[in-house]
Amino acid sequence: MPELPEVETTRRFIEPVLTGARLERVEVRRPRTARRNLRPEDVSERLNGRRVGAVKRRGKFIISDVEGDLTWVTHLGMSGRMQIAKPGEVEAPHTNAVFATDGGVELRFVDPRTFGFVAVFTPDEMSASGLDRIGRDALDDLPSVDEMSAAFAGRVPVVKAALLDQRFIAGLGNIYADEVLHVARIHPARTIGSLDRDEIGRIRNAIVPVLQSGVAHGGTSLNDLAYLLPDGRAGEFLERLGAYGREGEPCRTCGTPIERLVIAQRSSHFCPTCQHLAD
DNA sequence: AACGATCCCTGTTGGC
DNA sequence: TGCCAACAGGGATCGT
Repeated sequence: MPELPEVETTRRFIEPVLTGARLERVEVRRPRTARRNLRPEDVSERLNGRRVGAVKRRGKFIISDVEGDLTWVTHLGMSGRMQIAKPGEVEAPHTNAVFATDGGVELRFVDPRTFGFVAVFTPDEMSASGLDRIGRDALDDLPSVDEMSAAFAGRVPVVKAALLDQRFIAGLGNIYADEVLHVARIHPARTIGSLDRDEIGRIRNAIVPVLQSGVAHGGTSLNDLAYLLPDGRAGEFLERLGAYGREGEPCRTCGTPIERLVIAQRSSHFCPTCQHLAD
């Protein structure tokens, strides 16, 4: 599932293809993919013929500057990926949008479950979209322990839900939230108000190394359907996961079988020994 | 206001 | 073997 490391890996691949390039042909094949625009056809009409500037990322959003004061926003959702192809190459199923550049490259947005989207916003639309209210980036702009302590104080939600909430820290999804809590030795069902400063520090200090490791290995590819790198390769972080998807397998630290519980409406994987619930 | 629950979508998986 | 319900999940939205 695309989370920050998968999105950042994707961004690094498409940046050299897009930055400075002119979009010569933009097609949205599936209207739902452009649903964040008032008119789905705005995506192709606004991008066609325009030059792309910087390709940035915030949380799980890829945000590109486009000439004409436009912002091109891409979210991979849960099954989306960007594919770098040459015109004429056979298209993968569920190629929901195509962006052809003057560099002779086609960027293809493939997204079977259509939770992802592409959008092109004017400055006013960008403000109205709420995308600028997304939280601090988990990799580039992580809040300090003091800031996290202040934000967590007296709050009710379980820590797993808090880490998934993109309004505070943006970029963690279900896989990396489980990995962070495993490294930090915190049970996912702990309420954030119950965490002491040392525990919040352990969580805070696990986030960047876990995400950096994910980026270094090209992200996590769970199966054939899921995320692939833009060149078609699979990410290799799967084999390095310590908790996610390892139910029944031994904890790499203590050997206790990893357990799975549904917490905050998401399957959560943890070591009952390293991540005990009681203090 | 805060927070939990529900929905969207479709390929894959597991049970019978 | 074949069928079908359950499952996966990010984020918007709804209800309490």
